[in-house]
Amino acid sequence: MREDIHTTGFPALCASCEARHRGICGSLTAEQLTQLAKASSKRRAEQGAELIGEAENVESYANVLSGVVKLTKMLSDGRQQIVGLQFAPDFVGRPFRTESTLTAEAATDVELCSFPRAAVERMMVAQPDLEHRLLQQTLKELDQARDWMVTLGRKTAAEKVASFLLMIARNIDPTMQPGQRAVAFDLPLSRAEIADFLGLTIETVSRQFTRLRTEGAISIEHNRHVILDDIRKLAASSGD
Amino acid sequence: MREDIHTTGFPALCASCEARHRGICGSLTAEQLTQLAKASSKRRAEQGAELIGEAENVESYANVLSGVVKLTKMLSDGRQQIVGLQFAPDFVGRPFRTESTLTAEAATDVELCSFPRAAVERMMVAQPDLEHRLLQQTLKELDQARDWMVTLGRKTAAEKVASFLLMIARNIDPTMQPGQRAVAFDLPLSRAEIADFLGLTIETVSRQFTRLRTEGAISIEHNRHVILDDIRKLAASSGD
DNA sequence: CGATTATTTGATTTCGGTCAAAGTAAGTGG
DNA sequence: CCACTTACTTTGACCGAAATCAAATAATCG
Repeated sequence: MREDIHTTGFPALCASCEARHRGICGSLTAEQLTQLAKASSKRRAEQGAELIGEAENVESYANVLSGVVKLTKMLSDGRQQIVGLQFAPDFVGRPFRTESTLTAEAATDVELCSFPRAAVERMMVAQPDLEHRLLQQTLKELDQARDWMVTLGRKTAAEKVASFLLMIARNIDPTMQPGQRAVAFDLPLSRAEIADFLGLTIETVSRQFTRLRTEGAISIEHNRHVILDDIRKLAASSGD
Repeated sequence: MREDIHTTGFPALCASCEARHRGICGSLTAEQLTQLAKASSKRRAEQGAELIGEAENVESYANVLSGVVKLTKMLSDGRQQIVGLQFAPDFVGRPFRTESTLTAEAATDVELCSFPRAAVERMMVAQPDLEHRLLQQTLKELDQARDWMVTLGRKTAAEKVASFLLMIARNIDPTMQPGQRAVAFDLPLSRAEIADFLGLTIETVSRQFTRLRTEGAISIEHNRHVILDDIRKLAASSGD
């Protein structure tokens, strides 16, 4: 076996993985990646599957390879709030805590690359750069959470829905600009989930969609497929 | 000079500092602490002073030594939302970003231990444990932000105010339990700030305080001084 | 003590919630 | 392929919690 296979090659599992570049695995050497890959497994979960339950013991972490994972919290009487959406190549899991403080659920069908908790924690000690990536990811999530706090606390229903559509669209196409032509995508969430994300009811979300449709800002096909026809108008009515 | 002064002694500045134990400085060796202390300075800021402005260049980080720092975000039309409160010995600053995405302001008179950005970043490379502490702090803030998203999105005005009082009280006395006797403290925020924290108006906050007072759950003296007379009742009406 | 600012209280309005029903899409099995 | 079920979404009528508008009262400070 040639030497450079050891140093430059990396596991087949990782070859086409986004996390290898933009995610936390980018901090690992080929050797470390090989080691981690040995303990990790690619798995699928279908829409609605619960990945981690609130107050459950966490025994593994995962990277999202495709699809969307929603993070939710629930009050004792059943009121629910989505507190985060994880897209590829985001990391899912709460380091340094055995017990989860939220529920992670597959919002769409998802592919995950799952690692045992112990393997990640071992590697974190050996490779400070991994912890650095994790810090970057956590800071990104904190920024997003704080942006969303403004939306939840201070925006009207109309602004919340517009902000939501723009946020999803920006995740599909990060280069999206106010002036550009229409952007189309499938919503990863049902109306009920959008309501739980925005702190609204299903009915209010639906009415706001109808209003945006009437005003020509968006079109909707088959409930889930949305076309943002007028991104500028949408941005103007998003509040910030 | 004796050898053990180098290894066990630490700067006078740090002697009584909480951050030395519970904050990020706990990750540093006596030598590193001495080095960082050389570049850092203890400073005061009085109530209302802006510590970092939104979109401003960040040239320093700081530990809160006493008092409360509020982190706010503002929409273009002036609506404001408080997205975080930092108590001693919390760290204030957004690593790896030169531009701040929020405003940090002294909610009360505060004492800060301020370090130049470059010094912290240099030390972060040399001492992975510092980055570890920073990750812990960031994860704590993320957990808090997500808890607060539930409050903002799904709780009623009454529940929001009760949750706020309990959150502040728990910061004064972390051991606080539902059954215990009254807890008293000075609110670090005005009614207007509490409203900006809870996504409410001043009037609604005031009315909820009045209601809690009428029900015997709390007493208020001189506007700012609050006594939680019935913590159990307060907890029961906080929603979670 | 007067002036200024913060807080409370009251009257009224409004946005979003609730309750109810109708419409739509997607799947299932005959 | 089509009736039938089931789940999701939209629409309508009405209600209520919190916002807004407007004073009055209390606290703070020079």
